Amino acid sequence: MLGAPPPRERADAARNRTKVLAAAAALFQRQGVDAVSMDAIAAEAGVGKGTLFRRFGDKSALVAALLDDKERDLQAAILSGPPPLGPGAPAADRVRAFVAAYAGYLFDNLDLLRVSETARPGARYRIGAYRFWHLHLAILLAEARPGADAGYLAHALLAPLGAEHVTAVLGECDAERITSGLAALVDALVGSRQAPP
Amino acid sequence: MLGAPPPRERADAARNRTKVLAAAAALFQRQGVDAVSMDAIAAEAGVGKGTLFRRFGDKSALVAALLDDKERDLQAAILSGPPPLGPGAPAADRVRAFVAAYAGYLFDNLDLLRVSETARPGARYRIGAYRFWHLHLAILLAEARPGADAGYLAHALLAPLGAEHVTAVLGECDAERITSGLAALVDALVGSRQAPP
DNA sequence: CGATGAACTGGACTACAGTCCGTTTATGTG
DNA sequence: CACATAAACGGACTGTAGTCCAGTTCATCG
Repeated sequence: MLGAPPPRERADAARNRTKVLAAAAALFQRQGVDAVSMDAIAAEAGVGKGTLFRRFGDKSALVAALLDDKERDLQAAILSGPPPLGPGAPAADRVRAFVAAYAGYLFDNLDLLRVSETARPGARYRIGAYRFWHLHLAILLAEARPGADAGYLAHALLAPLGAEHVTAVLGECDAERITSGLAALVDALVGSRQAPP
Repeated sequence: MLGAPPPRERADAARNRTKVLAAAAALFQRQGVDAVSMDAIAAEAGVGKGTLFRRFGDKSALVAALLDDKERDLQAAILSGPPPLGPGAPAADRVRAFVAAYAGYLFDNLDLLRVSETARPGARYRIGAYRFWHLHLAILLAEARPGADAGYLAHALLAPLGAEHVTAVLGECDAERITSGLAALVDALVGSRQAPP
């Protein structure tokens, strides 16, 4: 007995969702994420503003929807890809691999991520993806550093992976320097790389 | 020969600045920082909106002005107070002391800091205070961890001290847990506390 | 096929941040 | 004190996020 008999999405709703996402992607590419207003997206998609907001709630959710695919790829690689990102490697190595992979994802989608994380206060911490990254890191850190407060440390390690933070630091350090700085931070937390026994 | 003969602030300007800060402080206390609009502050202070913005630029700067005194106190304690927060203690101890002191300041002024850091994108990283904290940490980390990228690590250590981050994590960890988690992070970076030689 | 109602639609509306510019006023000078 | 002028003033104006709701459309069921 399934609690929720899947309430199918209406055909017109699905059509509009597609139109909106396509319009948003086009406008973002053409004018940059910040320069595009929700009115402009609605106009480009040929739908009313009410439709836009009913479906996506706010700009941060609309942008998150655009990132959905890439995010899923990373999550899939973590859950069932090859080690060390996927299961099978020692926890410390998996933390290192996750931070490096996430940093890559971040640099590739910096503007979209920044908007989705900051369009409204606290947005970053409420979307499902943050919870996923946090849970993943917390489990690994609990294994790599027994006795430490893995739950908090996972939050602390995600803090310098925020798009807003990275955007600001990019004004001063290039991507490579950030990546190796993050690696150094991880090493300090889970111990430097060492040969397996 | 001083380059800038100090252009004194006009008397009406000074009066209005005081009125605005007082009105803002009163409204913030009465209704919470988020619920107060710039229009409301202007009305309460009895000045026009143009005056408000000419003087403070935006909401984030207005809030920063309210924090100015407390911020100066902390900066003074760092520059010339007693060790370990002030000069004289080993660098690692000073990092620990700074993070603990800053966390206290953060918890005491969380709402104001959150608004001043997020009212507009990148605000946190542009205000003078951030540069001060960063420079201070970078110098200490360079001493405590020679060879590491102190400039980047200082940014990374400031990331979990962001008001937005702490606000979100407070939904899950209490202040004490955050403080000790931060201490653990610092210990991982600069080494656990050890007896002086 | 026609009725029914839940879900969806679009655009007018509100509230707020931030800009602009014609008017007023403080201050220094003769 | 009268004047000149740079600075400050204030409120009307603009652009945008997000809300609301009267009307419409889709899917289902007799």
